[in-house]
Amino acid sequence: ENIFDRSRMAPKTPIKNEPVDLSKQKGCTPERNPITPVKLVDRPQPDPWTPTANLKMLVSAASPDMRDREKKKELFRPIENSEQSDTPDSLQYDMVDDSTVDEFEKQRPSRKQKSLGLLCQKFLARYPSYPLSTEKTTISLDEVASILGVERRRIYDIVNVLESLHLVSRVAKNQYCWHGRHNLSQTLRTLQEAGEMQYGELMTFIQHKEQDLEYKFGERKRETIPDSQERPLLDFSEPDCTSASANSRKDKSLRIMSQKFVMLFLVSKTKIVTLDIAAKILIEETQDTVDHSKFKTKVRRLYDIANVLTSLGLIKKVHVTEERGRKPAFKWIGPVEFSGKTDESRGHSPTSDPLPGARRGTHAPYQICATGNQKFTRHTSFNSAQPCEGTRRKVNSEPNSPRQERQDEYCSKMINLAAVCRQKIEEDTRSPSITSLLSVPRDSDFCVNPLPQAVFPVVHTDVPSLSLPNGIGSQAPHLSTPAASKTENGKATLFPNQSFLCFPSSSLIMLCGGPQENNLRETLPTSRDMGKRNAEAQAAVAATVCQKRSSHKCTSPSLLVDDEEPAAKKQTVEQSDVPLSLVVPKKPFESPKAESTPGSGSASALHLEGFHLDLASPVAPEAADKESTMPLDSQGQEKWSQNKGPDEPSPGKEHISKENANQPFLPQYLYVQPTAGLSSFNFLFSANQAPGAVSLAASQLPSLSVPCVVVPSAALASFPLVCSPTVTSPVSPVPDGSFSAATPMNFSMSSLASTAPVFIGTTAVVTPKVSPVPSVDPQQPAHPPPHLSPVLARSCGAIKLDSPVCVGHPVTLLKLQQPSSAPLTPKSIRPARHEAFFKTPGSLGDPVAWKKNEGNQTRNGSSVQRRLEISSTSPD
DNA sequence: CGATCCCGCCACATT
DNA sequence: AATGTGGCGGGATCG
Repeated sequence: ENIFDRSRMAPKTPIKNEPVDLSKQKGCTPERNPITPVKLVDRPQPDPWTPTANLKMLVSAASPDMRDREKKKELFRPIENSEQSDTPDSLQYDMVDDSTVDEFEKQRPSRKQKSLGLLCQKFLARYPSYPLSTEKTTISLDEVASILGVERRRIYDIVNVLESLHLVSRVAKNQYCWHGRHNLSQTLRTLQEAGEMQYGELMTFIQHKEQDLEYKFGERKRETIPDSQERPLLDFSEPDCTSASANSRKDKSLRIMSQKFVMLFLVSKTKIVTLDIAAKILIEETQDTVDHSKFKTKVRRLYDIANVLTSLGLIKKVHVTEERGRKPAFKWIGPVEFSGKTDESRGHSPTSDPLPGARRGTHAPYQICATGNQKFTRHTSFNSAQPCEGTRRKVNSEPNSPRQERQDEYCSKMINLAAVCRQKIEEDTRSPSITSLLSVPRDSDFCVNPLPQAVFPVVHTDVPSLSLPNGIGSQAPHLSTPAASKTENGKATLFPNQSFLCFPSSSLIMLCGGPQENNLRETLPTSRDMGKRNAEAQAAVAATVCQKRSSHKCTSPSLLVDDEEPAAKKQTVEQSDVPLSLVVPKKPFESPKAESTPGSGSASALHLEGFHLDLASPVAPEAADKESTMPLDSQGQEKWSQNKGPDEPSPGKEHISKENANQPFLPQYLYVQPTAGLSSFNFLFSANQAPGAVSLAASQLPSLSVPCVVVPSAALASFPLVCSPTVTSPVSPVPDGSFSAATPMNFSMSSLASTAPVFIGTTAVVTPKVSPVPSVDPQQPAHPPPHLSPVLARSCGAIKLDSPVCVGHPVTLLKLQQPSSAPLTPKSIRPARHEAFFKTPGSLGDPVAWKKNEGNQTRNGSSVQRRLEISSTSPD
């Protein structure tokens, strides 16, 4: 039978077994073997390992799976028959093989030979660790799969993990681009930072207390961490961000998991992470119940990831023996110190500035709350406790806040928090509108820190500076109250001077510029890989979720600002893949015209790039490259700032922004959803000045220049930010109005109120409390937002919005939406539930509502990626 | 028998 | 509808 089959089918079985066996087992057929080797030679050989690698490959190729026998045949025949491929021969061979096979079968390729780790090594062997920047290697999944002799599914497993570390990026269907390890350290640094935010405390705790706590935590963790899962995770990862569309998908959990897993190592002091702990931490479930099955599945996935990471030489398997016994674990053997230094952020404003940027405005042109690296918060879950870094810092800065001291406390807090959160969530659920949340004191409960109410995003603009420097929370409350006008009305009351932004707590970045201020430019992170998908949506979702939950929890965990890898940047820039970004697709330069609003003088260009924000878009690329390593460090910022000045000069790029400065007073805001390239960040830009700034190149992103503040969403997660445009002071005022300024913006964040939408208004302030605001209804068009409107995106132009809401000042918000962005919308908010997360953006947002309000959002699927939307939700 | 984890079904997304 | 992606978990192997 076999024989017959062979003639046709034969390839399969025989092949599988044979090759392998032959090579190995019997010395026997050396003669024949020779043949195979030959063939192998041709191919790129992945296997560094052994001479037999080739054989293995063949074997694998032959592997049963091969769907295409034909292909197999092709492969083999040549090999086998290098001499001849005649069938007859083949038969003979086959025969032979068979015999061999039997033997072999016994030995048959053991599982190990087919392990993912081995496969990954083969895969990696095909590409240079440090490819020349010039050459871009594209990877065809089908091709690789056939070469390595595995099903494509397996390749996905590998690629997804590699992608999480930015070693590759998805370019298109079936196509990935190999980047190599150039950016690995940057990525790791970013992950480390993000990890510290998310898991730092937890890990510390765990490691310190060991199991006891762990276990406790185990349960709690989920909760505490839940957010993370919610979405944001590391978006940074996604440089590409693929459009929103991507997001909707179930996010690639493998990718996210991979990043989280790596984070755990980076955060861990011992650099050893046991599988069970990792699984517990990574289990998203908010739910308490941890099913065993779920745990099991998680562990399985972790093995998959671990295999790839092991192949990369980043971790190795070890065992830790604990009381309970020996537990499987992995030890990080990769780089621990990254060139960059994370510290910078810390160093950044060690002092009490709540928001580094804000105060420092002087220095930093822009204020970025959190640069890519910086964290505002530790972990989302912590948010409640510590709203943002700034806050935290404050706290810390305060007389004593030794971290460690606090740990225990922290832990307990966390635990409590979790409980509270849960509760809250439930409540929230009930409560229709966000408002309740906002207004509700409950939040306070959560606040471990002094963030009192934090709740609301609303800030008074009145306050001269919104900045919340310190007490973010504290101030906020007042503000909000007074302001009280609701947004609902459709407009919030705006005060002439003030501008506000309300965001959903979810992460976002806001940029606000005083009228005169300078602008900040930022690049939004775009996904590096354009091709890829993105996680953005997630972020959005997360946001929503958060909101629901009362945001406290929500954390978006991960937002990383990612790195900016130079390469990545390039790509982004070049490609413009970036979906989200406002960035001009290619280079800013090119898009001079992009700028849309002409009038706005002050506009600066905004690029969204992968992770950075570049101030000057044009410049950005360059800068980025230079700095690649530096994320948004202060340094970077400074540079940028410097650049700015220069930038302006550099017209080409700037073109867009060009002048900026002069614009009338209208503030404009650009809101970018996280999904967009930024992973978790939302950006808001207010350009008072330069409304025009926002221009979008058609699909591409326009660059905008605006003074802004960037906050990591995660950090913010719960915090709403408010900026008052007016405030800004141009730090570096460039005479020409160039960007220089990064004026500091003021903004306040309320930590908790994640739910609360953020409002940005030029003048007016919204009061969160006012219940109205919260109204979620998407449907209520009117109110939505006072401000935010969607704008969007069109291909090109910038859209300006007047904010309906805004009284007096028109405000424009641009939101980049990614597909997912929708979540932010009011509706989305409501829905916010888990479900929501998973839903596609579209589902979340209500288009209708939006449309009504704005009239247009561009929300098409297609454009999803690049759209800018305005979030009107504010109220909600 | 627990640790690993291959394999591939199948749902969902994209084309 | 076809094809690309990737979640997921049964159950085979390994140790």
